[in-house]
Amino acid sequence: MPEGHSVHRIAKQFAVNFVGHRIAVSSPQGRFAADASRIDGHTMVASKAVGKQMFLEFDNDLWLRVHLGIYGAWDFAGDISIDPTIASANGRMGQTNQTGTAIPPRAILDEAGENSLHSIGAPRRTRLRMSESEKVEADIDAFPPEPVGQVRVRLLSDTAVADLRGPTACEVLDPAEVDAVIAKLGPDPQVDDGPEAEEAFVAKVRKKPTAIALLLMDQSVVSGIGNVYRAELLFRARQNPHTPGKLVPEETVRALWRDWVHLLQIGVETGQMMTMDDLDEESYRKAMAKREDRHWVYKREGLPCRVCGTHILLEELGGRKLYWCPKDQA
DNA sequence: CACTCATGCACAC
DNA sequence: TGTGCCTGAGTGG
Repeated sequence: MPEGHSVHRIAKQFAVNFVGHRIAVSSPQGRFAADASRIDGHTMVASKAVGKQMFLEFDNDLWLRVHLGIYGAWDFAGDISIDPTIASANGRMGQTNQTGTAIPPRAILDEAGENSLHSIGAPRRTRLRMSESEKVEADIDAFPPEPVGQVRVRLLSDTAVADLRGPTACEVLDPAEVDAVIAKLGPDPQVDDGPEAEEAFVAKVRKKPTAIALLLMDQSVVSGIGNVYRAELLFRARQNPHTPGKLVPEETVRALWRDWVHLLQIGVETGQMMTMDDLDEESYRKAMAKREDRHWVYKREGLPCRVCGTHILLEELGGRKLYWCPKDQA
């Protein structure tokens, strides 16, 4: 799945291309039909993400809550803003479709560096897939395109369409229910940017006997971290994954939080889980091309540690794969 | 082309 | 602890 950074990017995509529009909500697959009728025909008024969950608000005071799980994805088509970073990562801005036409960038990052997307207007045929990665695909021939495969929800405006497939959660909630969901989540640096967020994280971690590797993945302790960021954050802090939260030095817990703030920000800005610092241009190109070159330890079992040369370990913890360096994270 | 596995999580047992 | 979700990238024949 999409760890936190991708969910924030998807929420921004909805903010730019759907908020303010009246939306026809349907369920081509059928499994969401009853819920769809509760928001069908209403105007989307807000879009937000907390951790790995996304919430879309409609003008009848109901919300659509979506969690993509391990392989959920949104497919956008029509008049869709494309982040130029993604456009170039996909094909140097000059990516060509089947007819050989260049796909022009439709959005720019704003000058304030807020990395919100601004549509600068254009044709309405682009296709964009947003999941754990983002991909600009061949243009559509007609709008709206026929739903392909098991589309749980289709959100259709006058100019754009978003198809949701394979989500782990997808439901319509009232405001109190939304609050209840969010109340169970630990702090998300993109949402809770004050010092209380760090304090809440530190307090929770330092109270628990649970291994720090499990706490980082616990969405009630801190939200948005998944298996990749977990492994990378622990390596970057040179922290043993098995240390109980309460025994991790306070300074290390704070460093983990601040590093998460930092990595999440990079992820939201670039759409990539780049967890290695200060790469020269050559290494950066390699890293973008191949995941194995993008991380310190994730998916590198048996390979020499980039710092000390020790073979990276892979073990199972809490039903998930944990990658770490037994020497640097002793 | 057939098959495995994944950047979660909720639920059943 | 196991399964469903039911996709798509990656791998190996």
